[in-house]
Amino acid sequence: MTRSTPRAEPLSSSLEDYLEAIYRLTPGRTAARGRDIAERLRVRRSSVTLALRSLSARGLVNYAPYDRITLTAKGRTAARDISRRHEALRHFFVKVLEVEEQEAERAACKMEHALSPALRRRLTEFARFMKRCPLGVPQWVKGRRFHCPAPPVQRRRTGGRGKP
Amino acid sequence: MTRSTPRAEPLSSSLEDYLEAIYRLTPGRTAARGRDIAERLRVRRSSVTLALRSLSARGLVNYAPYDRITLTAKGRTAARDISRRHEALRHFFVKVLEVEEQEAERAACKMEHALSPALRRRLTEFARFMKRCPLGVPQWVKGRRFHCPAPPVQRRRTGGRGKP
DNA sequence: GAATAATGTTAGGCGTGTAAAACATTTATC
DNA sequence: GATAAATGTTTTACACGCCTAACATTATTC
Repeated sequence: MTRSTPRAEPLSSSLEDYLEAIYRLTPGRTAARGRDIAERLRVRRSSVTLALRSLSARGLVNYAPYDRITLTAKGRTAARDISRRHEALRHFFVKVLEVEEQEAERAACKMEHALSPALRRRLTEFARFMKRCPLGVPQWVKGRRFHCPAPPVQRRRTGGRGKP
Repeated sequence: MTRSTPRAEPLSSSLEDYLEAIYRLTPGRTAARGRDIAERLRVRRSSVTLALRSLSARGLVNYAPYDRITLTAKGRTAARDISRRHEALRHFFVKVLEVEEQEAERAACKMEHALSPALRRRLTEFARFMKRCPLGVPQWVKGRRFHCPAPPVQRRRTGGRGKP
């Protein structure tokens, strides 16, 4: 019966992985099964138990032995954030950098833990920009090389940072 | 005098950090001091000793107790690669995403270990593209937002993944 | 060259994250 | 509902990476 205030320390990469796994395994609101978490993370069931205890102590999952596993509100929020970091990276790798799906996934998995809010925001904004902006962009692509056929439009109004 | 065949397993993130630190501390060819490695990695000197043993066992550094620390040819190659991964990320974060220098450094430090050769290449090529390409690019920037003055060209040829 | 400071090493310990194996509980299945 | 299968848990152990504290060696300084 772990009472006391939840530990506030930042999550380890490992625990973030567990949290994310639970999140992804419960699209609606149903409970996750330890078995599936283990499989997803390629880890033993016993390891899952330990991790769940730790996450529970932090107030991120509702967990009691042999009971159903769900995310708390706090846990869900945290998990969503982690998941977004993951997606931001994966998306960027696939859509902008155009690397293989699998490779992107693998890298995103490992890098997501280091993606700060600022970086994530920028990355996402940037990917969106790349998608929308119809000219600077698609020159990059198609196979290995890219070219920039852009005409010498050059200077448009420099928005404010005057440098005469 | 560590003989035996070097261990071939992939380096841990931690060992990569040590290797990189040594690399950066020896611009020319002089030996690195454990003291400095420790300081750089914010780690105790004793930890450095352990790491050096491990790196030595892998044939990446020339090391014997109380002796000078240098990289082997193999170690230098590996270190250069790691360093490049680091730089590729940092550069991208700073020059393209335009996040704060310090933040970029911090993220690069952690992410570098997961950057595959393919990804690194793409990232570098892309950053170069962004730098050169005079139009698609600089719209993104100047503070927080970006805009894409491009005309509504919209749909370009959908390259293959048709989804009617 | 002795005394002192700086640097490097060893020994022992801790926290984290994992696994293996034995056990407990729950869920299927008949 | 008894039995078997699946799932979850505990215990014990191990690898890794770091630390502290004590010790060893090397470098400095006078």
